[in-house]
Amino acid sequence: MRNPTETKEAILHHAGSLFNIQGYKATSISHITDATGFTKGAIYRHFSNKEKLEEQALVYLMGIMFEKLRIQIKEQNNAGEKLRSILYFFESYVSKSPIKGGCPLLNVAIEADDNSPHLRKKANTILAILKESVVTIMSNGIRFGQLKKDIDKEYYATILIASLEGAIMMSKLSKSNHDIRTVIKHLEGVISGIEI
Amino acid sequence: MRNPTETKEAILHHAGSLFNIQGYKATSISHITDATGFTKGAIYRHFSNKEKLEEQALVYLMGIMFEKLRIQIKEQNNAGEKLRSILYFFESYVSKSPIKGGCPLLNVAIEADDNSPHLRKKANTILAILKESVVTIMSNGIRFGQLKKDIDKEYYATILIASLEGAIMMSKLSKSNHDIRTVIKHLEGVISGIEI
DNA sequence: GAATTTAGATACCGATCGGTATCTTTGTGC
DNA sequence: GCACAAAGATACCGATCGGTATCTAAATTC
Repeated sequence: MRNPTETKEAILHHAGSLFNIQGYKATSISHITDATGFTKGAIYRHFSNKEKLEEQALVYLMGIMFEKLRIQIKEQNNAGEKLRSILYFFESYVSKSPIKGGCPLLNVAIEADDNSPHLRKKANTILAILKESVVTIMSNGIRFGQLKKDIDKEYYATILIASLEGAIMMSKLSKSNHDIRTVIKHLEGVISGIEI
Repeated sequence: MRNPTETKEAILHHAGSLFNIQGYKATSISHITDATGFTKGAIYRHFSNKEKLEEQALVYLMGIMFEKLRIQIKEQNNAGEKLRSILYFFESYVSKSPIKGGCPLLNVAIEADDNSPHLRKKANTILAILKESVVTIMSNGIRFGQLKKDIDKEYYATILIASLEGAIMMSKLSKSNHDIRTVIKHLEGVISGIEI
């Protein structure tokens, strides 16, 4: 019955979900005890304070996100399709998201940019990993003759991520996938423009 | 010495700034009394509760934003330049912003999308106004023969806003204008593509 | 299977939350 | 200049915040 590993996992799962939906500061320890059924004693045994729980929950959320994204990318077998699968992955954040509350990177970035340096630092790392993933797909695409070889990879990675994150904000606000569909249409054109 | 109009203005000014930097839920009434020098009694005389203060502070912030944006747009005398001035206005959010804490629309949208329906509704209106402003510039541009006449205005407005908002998130996170400069470069190309 | 360690529950701490009732002070109308 | 109304200060309310000390119960060790 008693399994500390599963307890910690359950706490991270529920805390991560609440943080992503309500925000980090707006989610109290009591919210997490209500969601998990565990008490404060259990939570503070596994996490030294709320800050540490926030950090680990963010890492947990991004672990799920990157895992799902990695699988979708791997299913495609050329750089253009791999890049397009990223667009559709971000579209899923609006309607049928693997994690409720939208993109955890966008959420934490907005909340942590001016305060919470501990979360801001982690968010920066996550953004760097996401950028690097896109750049790697392009590098491989160039190597295999699927993408034009003189493209500015970092430039296109930035355009892709910025447009998609902004579109998530708009679509979550209007509770409609109309805006993100529009942005995806645009980005499909951008990707086609660098394909051979 | 005692001027209720100025008092209300001062409360909205400081509250708006704090909401935009720290977030709405994360900013307490005590934070606002500290910032303004007024007491709770003064605040609750002018605003019936915190929710109403949040709403009016958001409207106040967006009033400032739209006013500054309107002036910058008006300085230009053709549609292409007017659209480009929007890009540079958003760039200013990162470094020398008129309002500390970044774009109030982006901030409130992320915080309010899943909770705070009262703020979400107002944010939706603000987004609609912003979109409409861009569409109007394009309509006039077409009318005066400055932009191609068969363009999808709503499409380009969405691309512009989404890319810029996402870029603000990225640039505020890294505390560098590198990403938003990249996105602006891209959007300058998009605008050139619809000019005659 | 008794002793020991460890996971989790309980009960509490001072600080702060949003909000209000009441009092004092300031400006205004006559 | 006096009465009155409005602006703002003070002092308080119950609820909740993050955090901790302590206790019980379950698993592990020998």
